[in-house]
Amino acid sequence: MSRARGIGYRAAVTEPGDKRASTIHEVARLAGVSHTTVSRYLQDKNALKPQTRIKVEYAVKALDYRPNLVARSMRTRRSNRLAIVLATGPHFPGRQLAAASETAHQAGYQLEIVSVEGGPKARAARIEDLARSGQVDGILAISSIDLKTKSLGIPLVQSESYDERLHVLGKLAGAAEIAEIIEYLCSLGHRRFLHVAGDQSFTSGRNRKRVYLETIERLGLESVGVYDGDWSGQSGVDAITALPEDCGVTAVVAACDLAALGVMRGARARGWSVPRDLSVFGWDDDEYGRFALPSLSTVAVDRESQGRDAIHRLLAEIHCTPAPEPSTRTVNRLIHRESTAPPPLSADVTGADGRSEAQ
Amino acid sequence: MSRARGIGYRAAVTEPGDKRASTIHEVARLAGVSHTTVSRYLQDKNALKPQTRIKVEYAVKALDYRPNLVARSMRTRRSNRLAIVLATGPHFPGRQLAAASETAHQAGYQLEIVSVEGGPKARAARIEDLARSGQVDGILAISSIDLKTKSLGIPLVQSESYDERLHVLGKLAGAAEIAEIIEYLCSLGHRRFLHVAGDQSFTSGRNRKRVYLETIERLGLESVGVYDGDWSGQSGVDAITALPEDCGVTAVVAACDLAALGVMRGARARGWSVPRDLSVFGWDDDEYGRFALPSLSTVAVDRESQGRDAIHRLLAEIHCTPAPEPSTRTVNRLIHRESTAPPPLSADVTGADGRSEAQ
DNA sequence: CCACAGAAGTGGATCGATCACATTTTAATG
DNA sequence: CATTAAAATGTGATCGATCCACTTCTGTGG
Repeated sequence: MSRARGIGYRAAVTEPGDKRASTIHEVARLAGVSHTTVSRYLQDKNALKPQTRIKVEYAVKALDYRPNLVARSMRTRRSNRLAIVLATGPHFPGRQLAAASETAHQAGYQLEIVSVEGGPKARAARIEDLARSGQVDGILAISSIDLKTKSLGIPLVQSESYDERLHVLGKLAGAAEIAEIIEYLCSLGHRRFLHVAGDQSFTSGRNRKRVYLETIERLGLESVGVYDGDWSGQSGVDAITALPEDCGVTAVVAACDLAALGVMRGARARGWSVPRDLSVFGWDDDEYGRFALPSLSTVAVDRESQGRDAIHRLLAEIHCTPAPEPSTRTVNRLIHRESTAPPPLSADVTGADGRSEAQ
Repeated sequence: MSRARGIGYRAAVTEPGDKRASTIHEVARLAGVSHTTVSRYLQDKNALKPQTRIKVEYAVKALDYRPNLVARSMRTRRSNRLAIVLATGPHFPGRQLAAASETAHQAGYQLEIVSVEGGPKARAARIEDLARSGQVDGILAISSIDLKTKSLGIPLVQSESYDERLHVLGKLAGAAEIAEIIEYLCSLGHRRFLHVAGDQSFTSGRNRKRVYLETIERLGLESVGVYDGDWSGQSGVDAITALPEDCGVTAVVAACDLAALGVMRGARARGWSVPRDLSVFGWDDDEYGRFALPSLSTVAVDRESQGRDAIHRLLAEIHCTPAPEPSTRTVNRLIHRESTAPPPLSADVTGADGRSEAQ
């Protein structure tokens, strides 16, 4: 043992990392078996006679052998690796990725995150390269991509926190909670609303806007319009700044927490108090929302489920099994905090037909 | 649901382009040259006679050929890929990664992000596997790792936003701005301070705490103590809640923006107004800080430089060139917003020796 | 003791690229 | 036009694993 250590130490000092990794043949020679036997050992340790297995086991340990995965995947045409391609940007879906990574890991896959600068066509190009390179067994694409080719040779799942994944969940397209929010605010007495929308190039941004408009219509409420934002805090500020003084809005539904925070700041600048004069709802349950003043009502998103579901769908495609049903449908839920309250009494007067409906 | 299933099935099974990806030999045959010539074309298009080049070019295009990178890297023992290993957790350094990815890209490398659940030894194990697998040319490790082996066979750079990278920058270890903050607050008239520290298992958390204590001492100021937090918003709330009523603290230096936000919330709960009664400084320049009420004074961190520098250092190791000097030293800067102001006059009275110093 | 089935082990082909070296073609020169 | 160096191209080996088709063990029943 001390000898092995000494050798290792010297190798590290005199020739740092110059020692080539040992191959399956060297293991075989040391164990006194053929390379095929070692290969069998690697794939199924029980396929060998116990006596043989011990010899191989010893040699593997003595040489600190690790299979060259490049060589392996060249022969097997499988890499046991998945890639997830996403756009660079301010929103890094860390929790989804952590869950995705763990899920992949449990299934014996490594998850590789590839972030691509550039637009949909840059991502598409990267995806095509990746698919044909033989380096991954499947690809998960977040954000929209602009693919020309139909067949990549490996499964591609377009699944995302913001996009198509939600589309399969039903008509409300992952924005169902917007309806809940409005119904809740309505039950508090609010009648005039404003929506600060997210980037309309995101499906989720479009969906939330659509559901907002539908729900306002369905419940016979009023909307002073939709401010087309870009998920930023500034868009929230701007949305409020742009309102006329006598607009009568008492509740704002923002597409995300950051925009909601901007709305609260914009309101303060105009001398409107949240929630006394204006109720604000966000979406994301980002941690800072709990500590904002006032704390932010929001929609808690089960990011872990999103990540898990995405990987499960990709694995299903790879193994040609039917897609599992996603679990996220039930988990998003409203969180009520300080930023929402009943509207001021004066608002009912200002709001059209406020009185009669109050009956 | 049935639709989703159908799509998945079709994509995986009855894939239209059932053909296997074309190889260099097929390209060669179509172009009427040898496979070596095609290989040459791939490496340097100008090494060929124009006439030949055109033939190969045509064949490549016709077959939509893309080299099998697995086979290539098997022969060359290079993958042109870098891995960055980080711990799963709430802090996902998205902007650093984006910059790192772009930098790697420009140097002809792909950057692969590997997030590992588990502690330092789990990460170390993953790093060893990765290094020996032949799949990457170099590894960047974020967060602390617990490596036994000295020699991995490929370069490893332990560079991080939170840790050792900053250590090479000098004695102040990347927390120099803490001194600046305190000096600034001192110049406004503050004399009694509180530090809400970050997780002490992070080098940056330890450094900020150390520099805080050193600076308080050096300037002859007072500290009511250090609250050992964990980067969370709640730790900020708790730090304030734990203060005695008559502590006389007028300025809080938090280790991160989220904790600072918690401090502001905790102050509000006790009826202290920020910044009138209490000044608060954060660190990170997270976007929500700009929209908080009051907006948060903080330290802007050049995350892009951090990412770039890390990759540059790794590339230098790989190419055996001297390490470039990092550029981040000068870029972190203080951002003054609404959460800092001179202390209330009463504070000077409450503070020990306040009167005599006021003269 | 032999035949024989099934398990265990072996040698060599193979994946798709690059590389070293051999060979052919081209261009320059006297 | 012959000579020759340089440039362009071709041939076959190679990387390190798995897989295929054999061969060699091992144990059992007649």
